Parts: sequence; C-alpha cells; structure tokens
Amino acid sequence: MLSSPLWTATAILPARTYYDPRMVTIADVARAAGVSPSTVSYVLSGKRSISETTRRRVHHSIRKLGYRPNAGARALASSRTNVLALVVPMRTDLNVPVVMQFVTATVAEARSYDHDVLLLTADEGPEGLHRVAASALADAIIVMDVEAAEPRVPVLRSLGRPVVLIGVPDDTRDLACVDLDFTAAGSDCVSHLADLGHRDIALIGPSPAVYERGTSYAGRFLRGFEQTAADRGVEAETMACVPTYDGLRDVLDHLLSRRRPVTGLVVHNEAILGPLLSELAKRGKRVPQDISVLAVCPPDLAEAQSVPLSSVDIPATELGRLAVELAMHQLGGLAELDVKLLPPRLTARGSTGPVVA
Amino acid sequence: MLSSPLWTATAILPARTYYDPRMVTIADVARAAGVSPSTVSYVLSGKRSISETTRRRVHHSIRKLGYRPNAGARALASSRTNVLALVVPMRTDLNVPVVMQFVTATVAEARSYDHDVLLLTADEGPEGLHRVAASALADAIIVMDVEAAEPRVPVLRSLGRPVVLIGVPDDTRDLACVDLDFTAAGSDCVSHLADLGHRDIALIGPSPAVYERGTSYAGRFLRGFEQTAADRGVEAETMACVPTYDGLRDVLDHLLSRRRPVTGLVVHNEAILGPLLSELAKRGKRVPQDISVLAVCPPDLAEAQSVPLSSVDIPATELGRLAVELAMHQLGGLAELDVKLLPPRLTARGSTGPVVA
DNA sequence: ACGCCGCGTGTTAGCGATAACTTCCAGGCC
DNA sequence: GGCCTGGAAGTTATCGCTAACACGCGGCGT
Repeated sequence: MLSSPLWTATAILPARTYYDPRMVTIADVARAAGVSPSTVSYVLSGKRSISETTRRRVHHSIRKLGYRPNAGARALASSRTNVLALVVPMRTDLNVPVVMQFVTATVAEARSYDHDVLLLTADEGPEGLHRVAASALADAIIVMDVEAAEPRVPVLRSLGRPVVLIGVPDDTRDLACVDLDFTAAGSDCVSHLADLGHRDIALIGPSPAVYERGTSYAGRFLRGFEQTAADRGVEAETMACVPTYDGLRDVLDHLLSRRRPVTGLVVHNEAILGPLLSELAKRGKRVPQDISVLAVCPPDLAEAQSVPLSSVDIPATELGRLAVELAMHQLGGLAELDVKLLPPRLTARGSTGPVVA
Repeated sequence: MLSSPLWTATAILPARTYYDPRMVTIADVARAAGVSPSTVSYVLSGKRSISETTRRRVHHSIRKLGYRPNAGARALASSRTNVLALVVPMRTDLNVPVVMQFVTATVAEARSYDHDVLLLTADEGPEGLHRVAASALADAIIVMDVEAAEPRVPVLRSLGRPVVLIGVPDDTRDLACVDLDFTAAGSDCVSHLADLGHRDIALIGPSPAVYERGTSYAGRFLRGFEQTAADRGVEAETMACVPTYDGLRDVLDHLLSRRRPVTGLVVHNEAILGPLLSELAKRGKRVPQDISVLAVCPPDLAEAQSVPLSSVDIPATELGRLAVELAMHQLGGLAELDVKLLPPRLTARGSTGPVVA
C-alpha cells in the first residue's frame, strides 16, 4: 500500500527534470495562429510587413499561450544576445551609492532598449572581458572606473564588440567614453568661490591612493581647479585626504592654522562630508559664515547633511543613460567613437557664502 | 586620387559587419585536434572518459585557437545558461553599501561555479521574473529585500526554476530562504546591554516606511529586541527614525528628556550612525561613559565612525555566498527548501560600556 | 495580353553546441 | 575461437529561432 505505483512513478523522476519547465515554442504559436513560424518571428521583429489581420491573430496566440522567445535560440540564430555587460569596480575607496546609482540607471536604460545587463566585477580583469566577448554572452560592454593609464584599453579595443568607457583614459582612440567634465567642474568650483570673494581656498581631494593609481577624474578635477585658481588669482592648496577621522583632522589642523586660514573648501571626497561638518562644528567654525563648503557629490547626499551643501552634481543616472545609448548606437552601426563630457551643474544650497571681512 | 579603390572598399563595408567577430567553433577545434566535435565537447564537460593523449591534443588546440564555447548554442542544446538572475531592490531607504556588498559577493561566488549574474531591478516586478524565467535567460533566481507579505512569492513559486530569497516572507513553503537571524540579533543586543547593567534602553529603528511595508527583517529584529527586554526586565522603547537630521533630533529629544533617560541605544539604521554620534557629542553626551551605542551594520562602517562602534554584523558577503550555494544545490537536484538563518555575531568595539551610577 | 513588381507568406537551411546512439577495438573467459 | 564486456571516440538528431530564398497573386504599364 505504501509503495503504490503512482507514488513510485513520482519518486523516481530524475532530479534534473524538476526544473525543466516545458516551454512554449514559436512553432506552437504558429500552429495556434495558423501561420508559419517565420511569420511569428517577423511579427515579433517587425522586419517585414505583416497584414493587420495576421498580426492580430499571432499576437492573440502569443498571449494565449504565454509565449516568450527562447533567449539562447534567438542569440544563436541572430548573433545578438540583447545583453549588455557592465563591469563595476571593486574598490572600497570610491563612493558606493554613486556606483549603485549608475548601475541601476544602466539597467533601467538597457531595459528600455529591450536589453538585459550582465554584471561583471573588475577583479576578473581582462580575462573576464575576453570571456564575455568571445563566448557571445553580451553584445556590448560598458566599463566603469577607468584609469588614466587604463590597462584594459588594449583588450577592449581588440574585443570586436562595442565598448563604452565611463571615464577618460589617456588613449581614447576608437573608444567611446562618457564622463562628467571634471576639469570644468574643478574650474566652476573655484569660480563660484572666487565670485563670492574668497581668496584663500583649498581642495580636499580623495585619498592619496586614488591619485596614485592615476584615476582620471581626480586628476582632471585637480587640473581645472588649479588652472582657474591661477587665472583668478586665488590662493589654492590641494590636500589628498584618507577617508578617516584622523586623516580629516590632520588636514583641517593644517588648513585652519595657516597664517592666512582658508575661507572656502572644495570637497571632492564624499566619504568625509559628514565628518567634515561635525569637525568644523566642533572647532566652532560656522558654515557658511566662517567657512564656505562646496562639495562634489550626488544631490541627495548634499541635501542630507546637517547643513545642506552647495554642490556640483555627480550625474550618475545621466551617465548610465548615456553609456547605454552610446552602446546602442554602436550596435546600430553608427559609430560615434569620441569622448562625451557632460557639463557640470553647480547648485548653491547655502553652505557657500560671501567672505565676511 | 581621394577616392582610391582601397578607401572605397573600406568605406562601403556595411555597418553591421563592424562588430561581427568571426568566432572559433567547436568544429574548428575538432578539426585542428583531429577528433570529432563531440569529443571536444566531452573533454570540456568531462561527461565521459577521454584518453589522456586526446585530452591533451584537444586542450592544445583550444588554447591555440583561443576557443570559447558559444553561450547561446550551449544554452540551447543543454537548456542550461550558466547564468543566475539577481533581483536587487530599488529602495533608497536601505543601506546601499550593504546591497552592493551582497551583489559583489554573489557575482564572485557565482563565478566560482562558472556562472554569470544577470542583474534585474525590483521595479520590473513579477513580470520581469516571468520574462527571465520563460525566456530561459537564467537558470535560477535570487531575490533580495523580501517583505513579510511578499507579493512576488506566488510568482516565484510558479516559475519552475530554483529560487533563493534573501529575507524571510511569511509563507516560505517550497522556497529556499537565507538571512541573518535578526530575532537573535535583536535579542543579543539587549543581552549585551543588560549584561553591562543597562536597565533603560531604546531601539532606534529604520524609517517608519520600512516597518509599514512589512519588511521582514525589521519586524524580526524588533521582536527579538522586545522579547528579550521583557525577559531580562529591561525597560525598552522603540522608535522608528526617518534618516534625516530633523528626524534624529526629534528622537533624541524624546529619549534624553525622559524622566529616566536611556543609558543604552541600539541603532538599527545605518544612515543615521554618523549624525547620531555628532549629535550626541553636541549635546555633551560622551560615548560610552554617558551613553552606550550598539549598532547593526557592516564592520567597516562601525569602524569608520568617530568612536568605533560595538556592532552586530550584517553578513552581506556570507549571505551572497550562501544564496548562490543554495541555488546551485537546487540546480543539482538536491532540494533544501528551507530557511537558513545565520547566527548573529556581536563585536564589542568600545562604544558600549557599563552603566555608571 | 504579357511580363514585371511588390506585397504577404510559406519553406528551410543554418546558428554552434550537446548527448543519445553507434561503432570499433582490445581483452578476458569459457 | 566465439562471445561478451567495456573503454574510447565518431555520427547525427535536436535544441528554438532567424533570415535567405521561393512562391502566388493582383494590379499596372505598354
């Protein structure tokens, strides 16, 4: 009784069939709609004209059967996967929310082109890029956190697939790049403070490690900052800052004890914004009356501080959008292989004010 | 002269061939090695024994030609994509670094099983799950940020594919779930403070929105917290806290002005840790002499504060690892469809101390 | 009236793997 | 010597879809 035939039949099903959902195929749909498979395919792709009545019947059968094209079969036949590979950095010294914002923007934008996103981490290195390209896992590749002397550039160029870089390496030949115009951003920060009458300012930059590995945006921001400071006759000092309380205290000790203390700070280091404000408060420095603070960070971070910060946006969402768009254009055959820099937008929020004599 | 034949020939190449890398196929390898395609396949999959000499010749040809199996073809023939889908939340009210840590851990672990990760965002909803499952884009699905009354559960159950949830919904039948044991964590926090002599403590929880939408971890933590407080005879108050300065100030105003002010705080809200410490400092409360602070957050966050915080880990990396492992087991046919809760680990770092009478 | 055009569809040859079925051969056993 | 066994490798059907090619038919120009 315990081992009835029915029970046995169920139990001896091989494990692998547990997860083998019987799928509806294009042939099923064609049969149901009384047309040929290719007609169904063409209805879906729109690559040739189909009469209104046929189109309707096909769509009806598709819905009724719940048909979804098999991605593998489609990729095999069309050599298009409808997948974008996105390589995210593994660094702990960059701002994680910004990365995440970029990632989600990329996924959302990819979906709007009917594509999905395959996530790779930078620690797979060039080998990972080869793997994804050569095994036809993705149609195009987007790479974040590009360094000036980016070691992956030669590989990327040889992949035979569209590539979009977020960031600007030294050698951009045949490569599509997008980024914020950090040079202009650095320049705008100085101008903003100079316009308010500041003559002694400082840049608190990212951790020394960031500069040392030649991350391109840090250097470009610095260049814009220093150049414009020189042009405007503003005394400007730059200090890299490790993102810890001790690092920050050292920096402030120095900047505030100078013969002519700084009256304006430009902070290109998201991680220390919160600590910086508490530390300034602790030292009795009011923002902006005693010292102006101008940040480079996403708007929500700027707004979430004890004093809403004037800031230059990091347009992560916009960059994600743009990166996908460029990849799609390349896939469409329109090669715009150049560097696209988004103009910075500076929003004054009250943490910057005129110098009080 | 300007339009030499060569130049013309280059220019009229149709756009679509630009990115059509001629790929090495299994047949190429077989030919080069003097064996049949299936032999190459078997060498790669190890699904039947191959003599040492043939294996070597095949491997040699593979390397020489730089062969990589075409993912689409492989998926079609084997009905295995070697891809895991990962659904990440789109909420702004949860801790982004924790999510990111989880994501990268998942990718890394998936790679160690020779799988890739397809990234989906929760805002695609159940439709997105259907899409990925029915079009055979992924073999299994991992879903983060599960709510108690999780609306996606029925869909997930009907997908016909392995599913792993991060978090614990009310109805876990036939579903694999992993999470931190938040109930135990809440309990441990109370015990830690009670052991130090605290008799008046408070839980500063996540934003009210988190409780309202029934996020399962928040409720479980709260339950453990309150239960153990009752057991230990500790006076315990709970306050949800919107992650802004104003929200935090309101909470502190209340807690510190009580007839018997709290001597210990449990903070289950990463976003306000920094602000909380500055605010306490501003009010002249020393940590831990005047008030103990115990956080629930990743260790690096706990260490990066002005006072290194005693904390209960959020084991994001471990959870990612485990989620992938469970998915793989299901794919292997061993269904362990139950709830796996990781025991909490509390690390004392100096922000908690005995009550001073 | 003839042929040509172009629209709407059907037919079918791949795409590049996998794996079920064969085949071949060398030993061992009776 | 015939027969069975089992290891090693070849043959080929198949996976589901796309797109090149083929076809019939009605209208139109000459």
